[in-house]
Amino acid sequence: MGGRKRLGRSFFEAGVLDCARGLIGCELRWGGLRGVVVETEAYAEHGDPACHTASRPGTRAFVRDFPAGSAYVYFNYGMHWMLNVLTKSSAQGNGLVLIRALRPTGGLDVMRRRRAARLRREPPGHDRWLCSGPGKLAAALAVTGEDHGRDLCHGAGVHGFFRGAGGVAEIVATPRIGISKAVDFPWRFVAAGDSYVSR
DNA sequence: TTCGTGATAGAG
DNA sequence: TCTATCACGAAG
Repeated sequence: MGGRKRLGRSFFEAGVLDCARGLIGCELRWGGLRGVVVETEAYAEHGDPACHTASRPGTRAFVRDFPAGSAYVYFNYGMHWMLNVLTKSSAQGNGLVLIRALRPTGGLDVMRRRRAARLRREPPGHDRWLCSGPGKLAAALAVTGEDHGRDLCHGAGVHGFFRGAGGVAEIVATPRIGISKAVDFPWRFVAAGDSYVSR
């Protein structure tokens, strides 16, 4: 049960695939809320047509100007915020890791309130519905454009940061969800058999 | 399966 | 100015 240490800048100065895989099982802390990362996707700055850097100059500028471990947050489909983390490796290139799902472990009441506010009827029973998708997760944590560029590494009082994995069972790689380009890249990582993943 | 909803970027 | 596209999710 080691690895409860907070992830520092150097963790995000690795290849984006290593980072995306390595974040599975880590704890995300966001304000007073907590959850274990159970699903991520990797997007590479170069050679990946599905990455925003392939089509968006603004994203290319962000990758150039911000340090590894910065939050890259954007608004999609007119209603969902997406939380990503910037990775930068001089050897392996830069990239973005989309945080797709959490198993919530702290602040469940707050998450329930925020998520239920968007629903007509709150789903009964299990709390799987809270953070089992990138848009849901952002709503539960109240991630917005205000968080874009936030440093998830530096300082003692940072709002959001990760803590090391505490014993991950098995990680499976699959194709990424919801994209139309490079659909065959197996760059989605999930905690095997976990019931808190999306879809 | 349908559709809501808005930012971004490139074309015209 | 116009339009295509988009890393989604709820309701039907």
